[in-house]
Amino acid sequence: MKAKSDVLREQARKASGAKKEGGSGSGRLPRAERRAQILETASDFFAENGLTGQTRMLADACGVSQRLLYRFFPTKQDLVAEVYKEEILGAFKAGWFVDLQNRKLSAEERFTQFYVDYLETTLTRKWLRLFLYASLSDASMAPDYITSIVTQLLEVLMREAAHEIGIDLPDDREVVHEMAWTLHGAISHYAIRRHIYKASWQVPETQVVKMHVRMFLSGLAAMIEAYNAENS
Amino acid sequence: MKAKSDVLREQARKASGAKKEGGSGSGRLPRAERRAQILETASDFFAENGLTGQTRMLADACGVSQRLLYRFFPTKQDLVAEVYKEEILGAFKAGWFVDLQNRKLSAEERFTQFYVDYLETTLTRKWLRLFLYASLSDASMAPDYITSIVTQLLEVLMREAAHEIGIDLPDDREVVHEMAWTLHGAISHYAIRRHIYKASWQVPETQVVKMHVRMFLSGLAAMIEAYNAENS
DNA sequence: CGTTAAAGTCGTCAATTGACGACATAGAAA
DNA sequence: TTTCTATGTCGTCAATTGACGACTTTAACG
Repeated sequence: MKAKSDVLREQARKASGAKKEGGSGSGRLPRAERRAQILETASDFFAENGLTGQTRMLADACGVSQRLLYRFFPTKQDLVAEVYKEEILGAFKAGWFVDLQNRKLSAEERFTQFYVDYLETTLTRKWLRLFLYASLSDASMAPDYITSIVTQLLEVLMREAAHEIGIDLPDDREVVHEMAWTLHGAISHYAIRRHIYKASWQVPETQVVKMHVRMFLSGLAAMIEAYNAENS
Repeated sequence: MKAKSDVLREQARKASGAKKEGGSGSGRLPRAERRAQILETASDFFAENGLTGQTRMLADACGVSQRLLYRFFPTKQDLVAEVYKEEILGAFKAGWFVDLQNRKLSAEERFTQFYVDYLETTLTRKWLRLFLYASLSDASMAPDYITSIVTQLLEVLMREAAHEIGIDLPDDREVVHEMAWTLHGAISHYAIRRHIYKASWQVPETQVVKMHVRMFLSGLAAMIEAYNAENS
């Protein structure tokens, strides 16, 4: 009888390494390439198995001995941290900020285009799972960077929306951010529903994005006016 | 030098068991009570440490020997499943559906009251962490029950909102659900931000809920009309 | 062909971890 | 007080798991 872990490790190997040659890794590689290949495999592996996934299974998925991992990363933590840096922090496009402020297009068009792209590029199954696993493990790995980027995004969204509608924003930036989260949070949660909760999704993605954007742009004025009325 | 795990286990004991007597559990208990106490402690424990948290540390948190856990639950999986059933599935109030349909109050009042309560009762740190850990681990433990409840909730929300505004809902139920998620998802994501991402929150909770509800009620008509226009 | 540094593997260690048999003890009933 | 059963603990086993020293293999270079 095989040990349980051996079976699992073979599954891991088949699941990823079974493309080149007979089945093993892919011959001998120069240091940088092997490192890149390990990181790529590791990002998928940790996304699926959590940050507590075992090094032996990861090694099998890479088609490589477990010992080799430690030739590149001194500890498992270092490997995980590197995956996080590459996959999580590297998933934002600078161009988004430019396109979002291109007033030749309507805000609705810009927001829709942005969120369709954002869903495809960043709010993927892999990104979300890694981000959630990292957020749940107390060791909050550098969330400041993401916080900073998202905050910028929220402010751009609100500035552009307010300009289009022709209304002034409240002075309290925290309130402005919270208003933008009305849109950004709803779409983020849509992605979580699809990728993490495995909800069935019949309605096409583009249509969903359009719904959210239109709802936001139609309701924003009323929301701001209500806020101003209560804080005058 | 102490082993690393011993230090951690003592922390676990202090963190929860340090209320009665000198420090140990709480004397000998009848079977049902001990079982309940273990489940209560376990829900906090797994919420904080993930479903992979170790039985020895949990036992210390309970102020009880590790062996005793296996007198109540044949395997760790059974224990986790029981925690999930109690904490996740038991967090919904039937009264919500009644109150949400009480048309003596405005929809805005009802929705606001409901979501303030929902945030306090269900979307807690503990509930969210357990739910996310369970959702991430492939073993999707009976998500059907939750799906069913939330779907009912979405339909009530849309029915009441449409009645208040005086507008007909689209026939496609999937689309109607997706529209309701605009509100429900945004508030769920607000809870995730606060409890999981540890975002700073300056704006008081009630105000946030009011913002979301008002945004939803103000934008709903436009969203439905846009949908009808595109699908005629 | 021979040398040699880098790439890669084998085997193992110590700590961890789920599970459980054997034993101890409190407290209610006789 | 004695008995007896449910409550509870001790110690241990086998599998797992991060880490690493010692060793082998490949291929670029002279």
